Amino acid sequence: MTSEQSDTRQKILDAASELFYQRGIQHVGINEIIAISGVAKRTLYRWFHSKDQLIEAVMKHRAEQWLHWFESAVEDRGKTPKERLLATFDVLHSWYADPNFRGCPFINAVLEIADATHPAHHVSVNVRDSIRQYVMRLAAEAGVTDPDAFSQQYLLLIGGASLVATIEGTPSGADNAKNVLSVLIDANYKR
Amino acid sequence: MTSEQSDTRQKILDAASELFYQRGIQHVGINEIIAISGVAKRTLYRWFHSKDQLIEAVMKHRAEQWLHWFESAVEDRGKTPKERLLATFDVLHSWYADPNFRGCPFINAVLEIADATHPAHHVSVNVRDSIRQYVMRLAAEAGVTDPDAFSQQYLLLIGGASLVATIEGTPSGADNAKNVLSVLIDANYKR
DNA sequence: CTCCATGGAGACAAATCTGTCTACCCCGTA
DNA sequence: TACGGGGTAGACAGATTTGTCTCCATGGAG
Repeated sequence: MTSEQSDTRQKILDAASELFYQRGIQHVGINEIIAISGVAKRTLYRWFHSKDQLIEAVMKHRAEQWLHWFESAVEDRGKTPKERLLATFDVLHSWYADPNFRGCPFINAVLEIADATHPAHHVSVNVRDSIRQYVMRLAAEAGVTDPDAFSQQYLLLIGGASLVATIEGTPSGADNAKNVLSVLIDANYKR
Repeated sequence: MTSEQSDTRQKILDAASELFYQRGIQHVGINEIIAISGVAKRTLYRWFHSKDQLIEAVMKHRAEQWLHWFESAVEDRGKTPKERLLATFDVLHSWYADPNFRGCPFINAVLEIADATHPAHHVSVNVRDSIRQYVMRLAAEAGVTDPDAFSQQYLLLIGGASLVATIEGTPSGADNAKNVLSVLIDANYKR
């Protein structure tokens, strides 16, 4: 896994990433990607054997980026574990409110590609699991009684909030989720 | 709005509905729909001007069916409003556990069709609103302090549970959602 | 100087897919 | 009996998409 990837490869990845996200993976053709990235079709196919492989690479790249962004944004906003748990939905709120927000790319990918065996599906499952483990760790540090169950409840909230943002087009789901979360945390202390 | 629709039209609608759901709207061609429904292409286009119009009709039909099924299943399982609120997630659990379950068709439609102006998008928004109003009514009857806020929190849970069922492939999200819901109901009484 | 890997430009094959059009059939009814 | 609405069958136009292939340019290594 050479960390020193080609510049051309990166240009393709960036263009594809942006196009896939803004307009939907299925609705973006190879021709468009090469037009935006300013790369020849022959070149694209030298780096990626097929569109599916390109999709996979884009999603893996996005997953790394996103998780890093999310966790560091959360750590900037909260000091104690409990603060950080609640801050996650402030971070998400700002994401949902961004004018370029077009839904959670990982949820989008799963539902846009019906096939559950597609590599992009696994990437999304992994992202969800990474989030769950991160939350579980915070919950354990915060002294929540059952961090595992708590983290699964958390996944409901983040999924629900993302869906509201995508379908209704409003970040308000994040606020509601934050309220529910604080109720859940309280309920898991005094028991 | 003649309720006495043609038999042929209904056959097309049924075949399209099933195919769209099982394999994804975008991945089903007109030719497949006419093959399954045993109808000539000319006939399909006499009843539906375009594929988009067929999609719209299918989604509207599914929305009616689903809401009716959901509400009556809930009313079968619970007597009091509070019981019914909790029973919603038992009903959803049985839905998610069905071997033919392929995700919530309304969420699928929105994310599969990137275009937010597509009629199918509106259908999905309407379904969510119908659910919200139904829950809000139950919550009011159950004596919850703020039924409106409660119903929005509920939407998070049902969305989250559906997502878990679709992505992870397990109905367990419904159980977690039910637990969260009961915590929420309690929190909204004593305040 | 000569390879050869990397890249650009774009024609082209092959497969889809939507929607139209022709030609014909059946059946109830005026 | 003649007509017209609804139906079947399927060829076909037109557009689009992925992936291959040819031809050419450049620039660094041996």
